[in-house]
Amino acid sequence: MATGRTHRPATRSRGIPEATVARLPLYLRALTALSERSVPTVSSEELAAAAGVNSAKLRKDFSYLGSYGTRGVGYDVEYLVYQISRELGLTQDWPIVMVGIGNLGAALANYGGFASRGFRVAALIDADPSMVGKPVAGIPVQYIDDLERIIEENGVSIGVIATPAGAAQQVCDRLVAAGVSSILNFAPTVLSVPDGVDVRKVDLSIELQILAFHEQRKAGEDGAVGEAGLPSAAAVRAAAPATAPAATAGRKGPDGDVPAVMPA
Amino acid sequence: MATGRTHRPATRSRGIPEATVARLPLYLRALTALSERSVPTVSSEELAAAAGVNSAKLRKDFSYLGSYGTRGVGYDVEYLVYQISRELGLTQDWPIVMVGIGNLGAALANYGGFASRGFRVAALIDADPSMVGKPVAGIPVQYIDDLERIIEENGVSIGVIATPAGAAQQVCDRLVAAGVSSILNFAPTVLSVPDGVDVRKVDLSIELQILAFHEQRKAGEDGAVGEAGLPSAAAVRAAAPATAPAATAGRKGPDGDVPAVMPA
DNA sequence: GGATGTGAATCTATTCACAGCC
DNA sequence: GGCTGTGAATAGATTCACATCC
Repeated sequence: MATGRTHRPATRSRGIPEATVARLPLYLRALTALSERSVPTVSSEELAAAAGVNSAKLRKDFSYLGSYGTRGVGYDVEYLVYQISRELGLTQDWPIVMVGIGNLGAALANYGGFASRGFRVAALIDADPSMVGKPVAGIPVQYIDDLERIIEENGVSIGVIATPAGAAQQVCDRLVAAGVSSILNFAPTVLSVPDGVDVRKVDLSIELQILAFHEQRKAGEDGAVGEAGLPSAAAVRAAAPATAPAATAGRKGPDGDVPAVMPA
Repeated sequence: MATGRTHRPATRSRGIPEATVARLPLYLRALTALSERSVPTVSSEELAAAAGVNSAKLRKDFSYLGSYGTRGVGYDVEYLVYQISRELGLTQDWPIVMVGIGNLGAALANYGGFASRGFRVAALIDADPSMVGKPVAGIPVQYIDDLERIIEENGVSIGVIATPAGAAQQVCDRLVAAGVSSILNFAPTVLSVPDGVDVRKVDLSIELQILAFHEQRKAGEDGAVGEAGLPSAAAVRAAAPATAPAATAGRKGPDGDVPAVMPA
């Protein structure tokens, strides 16, 4: 789900597969929970269950980091927490800026999980002058004109974009020009960035659409919902309107004369 | 990034690869934009650029849906919009419930992108009695006790969880028991669900951690940031503190005696 | 005995490159 | 000539199964 231009595995990085990297935070969270309960060691089986993956995958993932377990015993929780934190770069402090302090931006700023792991909200930035100075999550909002200065002064290399779609690319360009090289984009837009800049995107509407796809499948298969599939009340209900293709229902755009042809 | 139990491709579904499904919403968005500008046809090259993928991938993706293009010409925009909408199940209306109307939940409820494509917020639900009745995004919040009734009455099969982590599994269980079979989870927790239920998760902190991993790599590689990599100001700055591993900085949990060993 | 670590096998996804059609 | 559609080739991720070590 990472977007942006390809992001080369950096010349000869000790190539940890992207899929593995994406799971490390999951392991870390599970390990942190164990650590807080003072659990000293954990097996791949247990940890995998806590992280919601299977144990073979977890062991393979860890094998890319090195041999941090003990055969016949398992993994030392504290040790692994540290190793994964270090691998992810969380042993250092990452100042971030968030641009676009509307509903979503404000919610994100208030979201504790942000600050909890090495990330520090260095500044909140908005283009609306009436927002400027207002504290959100205890941090006063600053004006967009100061973006470059703020990034420079705080040594920010990670930016979060929570602006409306229309403003996102422009904000992105300014962030990149000012030295930001990793961007988390909440605006429903494809950002184009130069090589060397990473973009990840989070898109609520896309996630829902993917769910709808599978949901439709479940309903469409009627009785035959794979195996052990719930013929859930909701699925059965959903099956009904499946024959009423009101072409692009609910979209605002032009949807008048849409062809109603069968698929190949 | 889909989680939850495996979700079998449903017996003999006209197997569209998961990776393709995940890109369909992207194509749809790009196409909708073209449609609004009344662009009649588009080539794979152009559309791919707009969606941020390469054209070979796009053509392959479309080939799973059928042959909807015209050689030498391209794709008919309106036609494709309809075909993809239908494939994703967006030609029907999906009532959703959102549970947990805190900062994030309220922001999501207000987020236009939700309602814009076949999704309709049927109800907002919270466990805080003082929230009940308050309108959020024009919809009065309802009490958690009514969850089952609300789902039943509205024929809801998709639920959004935006509660604190501690409450998420419990809410999830109730949603599933009431007939919901697709869940979008914003709580930073692994949800366990029975077979046949799909869970997708969106985790802000995980996305940042993945960015931090790559960011660290860029900084660590010093001059050799792959090729064409910006030796950006921020990257150079970030390189400095890389030698100060203050073990799990900023974490709230126990982080006293963390081993400081080199990796294998 | 018990659990890790890892080659080999499998499955999935991406990319290539070109035949086929407009 | 231009662009789609798709087999074949390649790359990447997951799973299997077992040798290895505590």
